[in-house]
Amino acid sequence: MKVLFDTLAGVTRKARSASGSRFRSGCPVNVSLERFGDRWSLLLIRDMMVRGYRTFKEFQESGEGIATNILADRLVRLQKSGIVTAEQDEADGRRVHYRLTEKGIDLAPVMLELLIWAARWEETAVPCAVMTQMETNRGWAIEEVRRRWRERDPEPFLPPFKEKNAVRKRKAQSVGKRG
Amino acid sequence: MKVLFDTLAGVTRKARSASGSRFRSGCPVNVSLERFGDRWSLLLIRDMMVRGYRTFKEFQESGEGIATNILADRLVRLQKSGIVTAEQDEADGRRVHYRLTEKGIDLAPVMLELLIWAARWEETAVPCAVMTQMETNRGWAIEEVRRRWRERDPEPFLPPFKEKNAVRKRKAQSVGKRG
DNA sequence: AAATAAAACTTTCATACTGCAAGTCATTTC
DNA sequence: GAAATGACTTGCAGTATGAAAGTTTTATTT
Repeated sequence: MKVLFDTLAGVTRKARSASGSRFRSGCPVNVSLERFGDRWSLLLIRDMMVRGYRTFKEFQESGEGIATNILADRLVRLQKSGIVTAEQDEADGRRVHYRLTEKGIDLAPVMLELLIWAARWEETAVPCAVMTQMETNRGWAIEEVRRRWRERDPEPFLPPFKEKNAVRKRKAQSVGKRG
Repeated sequence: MKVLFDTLAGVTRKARSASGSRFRSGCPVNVSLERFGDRWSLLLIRDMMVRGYRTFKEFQESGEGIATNILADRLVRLQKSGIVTAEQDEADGRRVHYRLTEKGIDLAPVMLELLIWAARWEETAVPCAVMTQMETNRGWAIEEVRRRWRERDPEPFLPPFKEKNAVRKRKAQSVGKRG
């Protein structure tokens, strides 16, 4: 089995309007990019997926400094894409809880591979120990993330990586439980 | 082992200038996004990774319709990030061959998970058979892509998915080169 | 050798998107 | 009832994008 192929050439711009599709092309990579191919969407997904963030405020203060208008816009888009849901807090009517849908939590493998790639090739703030853990145990990591989501366990899976070269930083506390 | 944690709060904007880093934060997801978190970069990587495209022209006609100025800009950025290299064709001095570096080909797992996710949750042009193949055999898919890269085998691994629901579409003609 | 063509960019310019600051509005707390 | 909080909107300046046309360098054709 050499190539899963069927020679095609594509004037996709034309196909786009012809097919009535809102997408530039039906390539899955392209569709994904049209969903969250910008500088912010995946960060929000990360916040929800591994940090346990839920509210507008938390996203806003999440570290990279997203503007509130952009944040609001992205949250709407992600909802329209079915990746995120929003529901009002019962206790405090001001609060809105944003949460990943199953479609959203299913991005965990993508997120993990992204994490592994960047940790390997870029100067990131991820400690080596964490990476070894992740890389040798992908299945476990994903299942942990899934479990937290399923059980609505708000406990973060990973901390906000604050600075570069965290490896050299000395941590007062170990890699155990509870921050 | 519940959380790989160490409570940090982050005013990353500050950390950004303080550390002199060009990144908004050292989080690997963020770093990845700063590398190719736009609507085009990953498509180029896809073209090189699974379609065997090499030249400016090929990218340009790749389907989604990138503008030439944007294309040129992204190629430069990807080179600066060490994800892509450029070299002149020996036979034809006009041609420039763009190729993934090892850092670039290492994005194969990310690409694969993206493919799987989109095929599962979005209406894409990927035939079911292909997806089954990929999903049940991730390792094989990645190794195939790697092999082609290593051996400079120009044969595409996947075709350009032209339209949605390609499974049902019937193709009138196969297309060689030369529009 | 001159003319034509091809490939890879650049430039121009109108439009769209982003980012910052400030403001609105519905709760909630004091 | 006043101040505070959380979740957005609005206004506007600056940046990025897209379409089309132009430039440069290197083949190819005549």
